[in-house]
Amino acid sequence: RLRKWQERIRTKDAGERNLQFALSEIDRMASALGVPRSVREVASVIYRRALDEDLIRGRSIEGVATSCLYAACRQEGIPRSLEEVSDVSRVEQKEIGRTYRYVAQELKLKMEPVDPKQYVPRFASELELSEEVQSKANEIIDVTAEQGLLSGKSPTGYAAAAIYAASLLCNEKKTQREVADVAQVTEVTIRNRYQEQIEAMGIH
Amino acid sequence: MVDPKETINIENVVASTGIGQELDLQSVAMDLEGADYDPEQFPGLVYRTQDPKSAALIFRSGKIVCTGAKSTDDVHQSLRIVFDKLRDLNIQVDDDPEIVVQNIVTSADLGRTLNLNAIAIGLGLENIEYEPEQFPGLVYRLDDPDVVALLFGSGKLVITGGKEPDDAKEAVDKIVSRLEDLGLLE
DNA sequence: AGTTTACTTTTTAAAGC
DNA sequence: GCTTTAAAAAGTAAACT
Repeated sequence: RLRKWQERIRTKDAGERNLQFALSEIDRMASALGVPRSVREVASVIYRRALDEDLIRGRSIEGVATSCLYAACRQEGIPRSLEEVSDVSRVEQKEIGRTYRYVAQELKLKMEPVDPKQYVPRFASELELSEEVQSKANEIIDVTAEQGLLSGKSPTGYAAAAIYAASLLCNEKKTQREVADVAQVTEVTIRNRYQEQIEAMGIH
Repeated sequence: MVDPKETINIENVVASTGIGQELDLQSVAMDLEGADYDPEQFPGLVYRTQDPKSAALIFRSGKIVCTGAKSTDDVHQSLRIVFDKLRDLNIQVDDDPEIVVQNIVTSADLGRTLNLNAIAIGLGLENIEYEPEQFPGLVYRLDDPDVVALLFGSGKLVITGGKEPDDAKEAVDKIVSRLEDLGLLE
C-alpha cells in the first residue's frame, strides 16, 4: 500500500509539474505575442478543460497549450494567425492547426470563423496607417464579404488586401510587400484578393 | 435548373482484395516491369496499370489494394490485369478473388455559389469544421449515409467515405434539402 | 507577372514500425 | 500515430521563365 501511495504521489506530482509547464508556456507565448492577460486566462481555462477531458493523451503538452492559446486569441476577438503562433512555439504550424481542430471539436468550443476585420487594427498600426484607412479597409471587407467573396479565403490575406486597397484609396500608399510582410502572406495573395475586392466594390 | 445529382461524378474508387497466397515481394519486384518496391519506406509493392489507370498496392500476405479507378468496373478490370500479371510470374491466384469496395470519392456541383460563413452557422458550428486559414472547404459529416462532404464557395463539393455510388446521391439530396430549409441556397 | 509544381483537407484498405 | 496510393475541390506558396 505504501508503494501505491507513493505512486499516486508521484503521478500527482508529475501531473502538477506538467500543468505548471503548460501554463508557463502559455504565459511565455502570450507575452511574446503581446496579448493581454485576459487571453492567457482564457487559454488556461481551455487547457484545464482539455486536461479534464483527457484530450492530451497521445499529443504533446506544448502542442495542446499552443492550440489553446490560438483558440483563446480568437475567442477574445484578437486573433493571431497559426503562423504567428507557431513563430513563438516550438510546435510546427501543421500540428498546432490539427490539435486546435481536435480540441475545438471535443470541447465543443463553437469557434466562429475569424472575421478579417479583427486583423485590421493591428496590421494597420504596424504599418502606421491612419484611422481613415482602417475604416475604409473595414468597409471594403464588409461590402465584399456580403457579396460572398470571403468564402474559403484566408482571413489574413483578405484583411491584407483590403488594407492595401484602402491605403491606395486614402493616399497613404503602402507597397504590396510592406503589407504582405506584416500579414505574413505573399504579394501574390494580396494581388489576387485586391483585384476581386476592387471589382466587387466597383473600382472607386 | 439542373439537378445537382446529375452533376455527380465518381473520381476515385478504392477497393481491397487478395490472391489467397503469400508472396515474395522481392522476386515479384524483380520480375514485374514497372513495379516500385521499397520495404524500408512502405511494406507494399506499388504496381500501376495504364488502362484503366490505377495503382495497386501488393502486400506480402497476398492482399491487394487498388486505388485510382474511376468506377467499380474499372476496379475489376484493373485487378484482372494485376491478377494475370501475377499468374504470368507463375504465382497461384485464386479464380475469382472477392473484391470489396472500401471508399468512393465523388465530386458534384450545386450550381450556386455558397456563403460558407452562413452555412457554418446555419448547420451549427458543432456539426461542421470550417477553418479557411487551413483549408478552403467546409467539412460536413453525415450519419446516413455515413460519408464526409467538403463544401466549397463555388458551390462544388466532394463526397468521400461512401461504399456504393448511391451514397453520393443520397448525400447530395440531404445536403441540398438542408441548405434549402435554411434558406442558404440561392 | 504568368506558369508549373506542390502542398493543405477528407476517405480507405493494406503491413510494419 | 506514421509510412504509401489515388482522386476531387480551391487557396496559398514557391520556384522558374
